[in-house]
Amino acid sequence: MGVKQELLKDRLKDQGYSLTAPRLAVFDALLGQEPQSMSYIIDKVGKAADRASVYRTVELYEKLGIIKRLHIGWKHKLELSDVFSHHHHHLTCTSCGKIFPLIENPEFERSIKLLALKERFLPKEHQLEIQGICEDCQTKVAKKEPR
Amino acid sequence: MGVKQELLKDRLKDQGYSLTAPRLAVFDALLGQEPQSMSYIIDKVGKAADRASVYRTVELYEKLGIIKRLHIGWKHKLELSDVFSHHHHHLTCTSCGKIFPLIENPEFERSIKLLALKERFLPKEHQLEIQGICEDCQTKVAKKEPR
DNA sequence: GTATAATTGCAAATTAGTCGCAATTTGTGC
DNA sequence: GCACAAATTGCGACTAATTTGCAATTATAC
Repeated sequence: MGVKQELLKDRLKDQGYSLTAPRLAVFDALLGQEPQSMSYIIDKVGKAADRASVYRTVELYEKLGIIKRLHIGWKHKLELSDVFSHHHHHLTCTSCGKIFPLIENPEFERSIKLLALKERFLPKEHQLEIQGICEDCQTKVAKKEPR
Repeated sequence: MGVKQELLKDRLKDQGYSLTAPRLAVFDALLGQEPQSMSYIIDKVGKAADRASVYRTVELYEKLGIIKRLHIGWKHKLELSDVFSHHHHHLTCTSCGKIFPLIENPEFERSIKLLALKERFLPKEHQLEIQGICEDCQTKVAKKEPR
């Protein structure tokens, strides 16, 4: 079991949950870099976890802050939270569909929090999604209709 | 017909679409301040528009930039776009569930665009969602488990 | 090991969203 | 206003997504 899986186990233990095979399978399915859809995870875990268990696990993981639910285009996707990767935002290319991470910028993060506080709102989490055209697609003379 | 409905009609006409009763009903259902879910709209329009027509109208409106699709929590919600209101972001209270608009801040908007450009990404649209605790819930001595 | 509680798989149920097509409505030119 | 063509709608059937109850299985504590 890798280092991240140990971290996951501890995280679950701390809150009174155990790391079972289905839960591990869901976690492993998210280890890649890109956020993934529910159907991808269900497919990826195969018979290691039932569809219903995947849903239940995702719900639990979200509650425990192990994963984050994003909204790319029309449907939601899931990715490991900052504990397992790094806090970041997303650039989605509307031409090719690729998702690029936007690395953390401390100053920017601060200004987001300040904006909320100015409204007397106590910020806990936030997500920023930017849609546009990635570098590759900009050069590929944008003849095609953006999807 | 109000001023906003006239604006809607022109917008549709310009693109070769007509303002029909079902389309008007969907628009009116979104005139309030809060973003609304699909099921809310379907319910609100009642027999003024069929479920399928609501979906079709929402799809059209989105294509024409009349409405925006947001993602609050698990499901998407819809609200009129900047033409009918103002560009803004959202503060979602995880305690009471209310959604508050975060009014536009030109400097902040600029810095979002710069962040993307720095990655050689050409930004077109963006959404920022912040979750946290609203003013009311902060005072109501947060004894309750946040939802 | 055994008892107890947590977790799972399965299947059925609900909810969300899509599609084809005939009926209705709208826009256009008289 | 009237007739025709094009756009739009409602209906019903359908697929996909998500949830739920419950009995069977697995993990944890003693």
